Amino acid sequence: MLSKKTKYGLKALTFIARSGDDVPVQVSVIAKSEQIPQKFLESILLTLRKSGILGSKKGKHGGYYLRSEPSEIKMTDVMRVLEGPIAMVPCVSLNYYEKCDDCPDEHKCSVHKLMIEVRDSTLKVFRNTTLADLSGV
Amino acid sequence: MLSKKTKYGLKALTFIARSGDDVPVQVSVIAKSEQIPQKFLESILLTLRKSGILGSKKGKHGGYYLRSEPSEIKMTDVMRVLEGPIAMVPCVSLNYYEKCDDCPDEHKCSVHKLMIEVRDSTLKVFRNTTLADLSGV
DNA sequence: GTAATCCCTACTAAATTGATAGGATTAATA
DNA sequence: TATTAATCCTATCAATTTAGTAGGGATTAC
Repeated sequence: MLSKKTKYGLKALTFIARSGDDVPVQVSVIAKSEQIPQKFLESILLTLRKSGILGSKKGKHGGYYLRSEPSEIKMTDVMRVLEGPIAMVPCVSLNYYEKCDDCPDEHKCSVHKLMIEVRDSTLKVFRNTTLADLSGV
Repeated sequence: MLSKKTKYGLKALTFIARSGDDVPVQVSVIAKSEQIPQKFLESILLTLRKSGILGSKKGKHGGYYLRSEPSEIKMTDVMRVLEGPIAMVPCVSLNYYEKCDDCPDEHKCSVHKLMIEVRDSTLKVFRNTTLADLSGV
């Protein structure tokens, strides 16, 4: 299941992308428009800022803005920040590889083979999708 | 993340498929060979039996067996039983559809569009993979 | 200086996961 | 028929994750 965190994060990014890049967008505006608990959304946007996808401006008339063009923001990056590894098991993760405790030889593991296929097909989608595709911008 | 339940279930099915179809395979044998807690595995195989994928024989010399040929057992079915819906959000689920509370129009929802693509690409993998592919039988 | 805004830490309730415990039921066989 | 070996079933539990909430600190525009 997709976490609420990811869902909210994607909706917020879409909202920001659609707002144009001239002024920062405030958390309160996004929260109200997208029906997201404001404090929760705050923490999500903070994560996106720390990862470099969003920038922020503090104080009055502050808010969040995209650090790149929507067409440059790939879903692979966004999903890894919000949802974590794209692979369903650590032993097939490109960025967070970990060996299974119970698996003596992962090349013989039936789960491993299947999960590599799932990972590759999901990656293909995320690599070919940018925020521009989501937001229609 | 793939749950342990699903991982163990897939390994157990593979084990049974590789054992041939002449005699039922006991939980204890699978548990020992695949390093799975036996009581946990019991409950998993019970689920697979109730869903119709496995059959069982009680009493001495009892155990579990496949109800169909490995090549007839599709990953779509297995994954739905073990892991639940294949879609990452209920609003794009084919078998367990549910509308989002927060989404006024899901055709305009950016998350919706992305998750449909992910669902379709994952489905494609599961539809084209059978237990025969996993087990090499 | 005041109001608006992001920033940060800590806490919490509910749900899910990954088991474990204990026994009831069923079937083979000595 | 008694024993043994298996599945079947229900209940419980600890740890983790999720989805928030609370409260205030820091910064900036006006």
